[in-house]
Amino acid sequence: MGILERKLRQKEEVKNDIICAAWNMVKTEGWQSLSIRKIADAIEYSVPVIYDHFENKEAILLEFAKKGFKMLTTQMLEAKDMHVGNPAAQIKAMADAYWNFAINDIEHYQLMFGIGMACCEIGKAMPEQESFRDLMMEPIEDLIAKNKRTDINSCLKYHTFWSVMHGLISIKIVGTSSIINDDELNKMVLDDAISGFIKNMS
Amino acid sequence: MGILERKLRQKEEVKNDIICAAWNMVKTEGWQSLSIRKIADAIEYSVPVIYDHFENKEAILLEFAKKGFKMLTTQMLEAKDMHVGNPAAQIKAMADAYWNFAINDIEHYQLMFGIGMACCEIGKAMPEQESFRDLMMEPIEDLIAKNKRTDINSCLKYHTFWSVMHGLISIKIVGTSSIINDDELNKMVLDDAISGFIKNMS
DNA sequence: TACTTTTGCTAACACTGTTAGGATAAATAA
DNA sequence: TTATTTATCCTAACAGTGTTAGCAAAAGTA
Repeated sequence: MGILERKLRQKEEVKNDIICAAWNMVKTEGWQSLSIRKIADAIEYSVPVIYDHFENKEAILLEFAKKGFKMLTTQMLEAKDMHVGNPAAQIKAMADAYWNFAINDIEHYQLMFGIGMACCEIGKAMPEQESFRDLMMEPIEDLIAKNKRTDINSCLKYHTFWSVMHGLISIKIVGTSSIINDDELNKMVLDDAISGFIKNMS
Repeated sequence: MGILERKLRQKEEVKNDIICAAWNMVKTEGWQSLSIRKIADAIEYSVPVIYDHFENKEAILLEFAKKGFKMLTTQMLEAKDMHVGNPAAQIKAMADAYWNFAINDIEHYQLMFGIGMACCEIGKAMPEQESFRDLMMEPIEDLIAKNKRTDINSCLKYHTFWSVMHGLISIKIVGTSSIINDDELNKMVLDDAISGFIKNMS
């Protein structure tokens, strides 16, 4: 009896509709104006149906946050794989990938790190965040090993790297001033910071 | 007739009560649970009275954001004045001041840069923000001049500095993981990043 | 056909920011 | 002192928000 399977498939479809509707709203109107009632309207179901698929609103946000971390990790892994054996180039490429992800997918990035919005407890998205850290730490450790700099703490360097990246992006996202939104300058800052970061490890 | 003056004074007192009540709530329960109704309850007035003193909720937030920028600027100016003639030491001291302000006054910092909350349009707090930039740019320009590095763009370096600082802090504030909240490591990252930043300008 | 389960709705609860309109108190004018 | 105006302040509502209890109808099973 494939009835059960059809039902499961249909249920999954509704869940997918919820996610799609939510994402469309976020993309056009921002996280601020995402509401359960509007989602229900968009999928042409009543409000409680949404609670059959998600425990609460936060669970919907968490879904997007997890997806965001996966996308970021994938894109950074791609960048890394293009420069095997050259950790410095890997770091540079991964910084660019990070930057591009954040700029092209501001809504995901905003949610993942709670920029200008009440974010879900991103601690719950931790597994995804950890794989990002592991990925980023590898070329840093490689570079340290390559330069025989046993005095350098890789964990510390990873945090520094992340801080520059995240600071630059979140200032850009939250800021409205013309200076801050000069993407050419921002790219220069990024390049300068990362090249300085690499130089300090050689 | 001092009646008018007394009335103005009393009105100012109520406004002050609103600010105090709001701040107490934020300090004990966070920005998330600050509401007009709770403020009204705390000051023992009805809700609309608050709208006699503030146009809306955002105006209350803006008040705190401005105050935050003033406090930050004051504390950084103090740090700067303790190392006149030594731009590198000034930068280091100002970084520490920035860090200390953010850590001891998380609520102000959160609001000023919209970390984990829907912030007011901080563009409106711009005058206060500009004086912060001017203050921070001076020692950077001094250091560049001192080291005769005419190839270095001070504006770019200022952004780099700010990005590291802000990134480090906002990751710490939004994060819940144990690693991220290891203040000793964070301080090490800060020191390392700033010393690298200074080294790159010599 | 009768019973059970699933599905999805209406309507409510407890909140939020914001405002219209009226009542009371205070200051001024007759 | 009384009447009138003005400032003060509150009640009650509007339009939202997330969330859930409870019921009606549809679908599947005995």
